[in-house]
Amino acid sequence: MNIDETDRLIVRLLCENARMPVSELARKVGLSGPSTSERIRRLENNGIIARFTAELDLEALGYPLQAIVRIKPRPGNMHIVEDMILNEPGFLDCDKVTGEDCFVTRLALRSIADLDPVLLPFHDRAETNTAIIKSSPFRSRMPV
Amino acid sequence: MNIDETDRLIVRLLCENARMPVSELARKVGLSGPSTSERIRRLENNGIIARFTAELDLEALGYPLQAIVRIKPRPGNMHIVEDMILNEPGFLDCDKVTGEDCFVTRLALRSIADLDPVLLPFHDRAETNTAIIKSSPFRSRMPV
DNA sequence: CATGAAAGTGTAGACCC
DNA sequence: GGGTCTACACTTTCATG
Repeated sequence: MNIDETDRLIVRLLCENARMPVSELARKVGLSGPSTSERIRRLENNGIIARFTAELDLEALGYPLQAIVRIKPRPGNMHIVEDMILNEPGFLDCDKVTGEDCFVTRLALRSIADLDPVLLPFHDRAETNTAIIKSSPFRSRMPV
Repeated sequence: MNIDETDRLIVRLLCENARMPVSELARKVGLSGPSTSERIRRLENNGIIARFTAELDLEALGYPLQAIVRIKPRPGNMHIVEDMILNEPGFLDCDKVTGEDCFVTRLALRSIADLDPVLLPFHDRAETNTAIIKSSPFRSRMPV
């Protein structure tokens, strides 16, 4: 449960490169291989490390544009709209929030021309507000 | 540059578990170890795989709450506000967008009581709009 | 893309503080 | 509880076809 400086360093190194061999991690944190292995296992079991994953470059995959789309379903359309978001693979993130809007999403686009075709089906059942992302000063930063 | 079904499978498996050994990947995609290694290297160099990373559980780290905060700097405060966002480690994501707001951010919180102390310093230089995240139907999904 | 040998890596058990 | 060491099995890499 308690996480010390060594754990924090292991976590930081694994965030930078999740495929770093245990032996190299061990060297960098100044522990033996088995100890380092054990700590990684503990961090996974504690749930502090949720999973190891590959981050893809959406631009390289043909999605050079992203937008933040806020979606406010009209009365009675909450569930249908949620399903529509789920079934449109361009939506990368979806958060259900308090306040004026109901969903805040991140949408990947092949071009600006793709925006209308994606959002049009929503306009029967929801109001949407779209903001094109010009740049991302940072993404997926960790609170120290 | 061209990505075939095997590459796609490798990418999908690595997204699920970035620390999966090449040998296991090789078995699952039906190739030899070296061929699989070579494909991973190519995917990294193509930029399709941006990086391998550890996903942390913010709740386990003591941040059970998150909020979407939209921030609109008052005239002349753009850069200062951007720096303030950068220097508050609670902000996990920051996107600069077109439209009414200027920044759309994701903020991690230890408790709802932490919201005011974090946002107060902004109120001299920006208008903010906060939406607490009730749930996240999905996060970091990939456009198939 | 596969093979085979060499170098490197991960894991389990015994042990220590 | 957490740490190390050693030894063996597995994995990765490099040359080669």
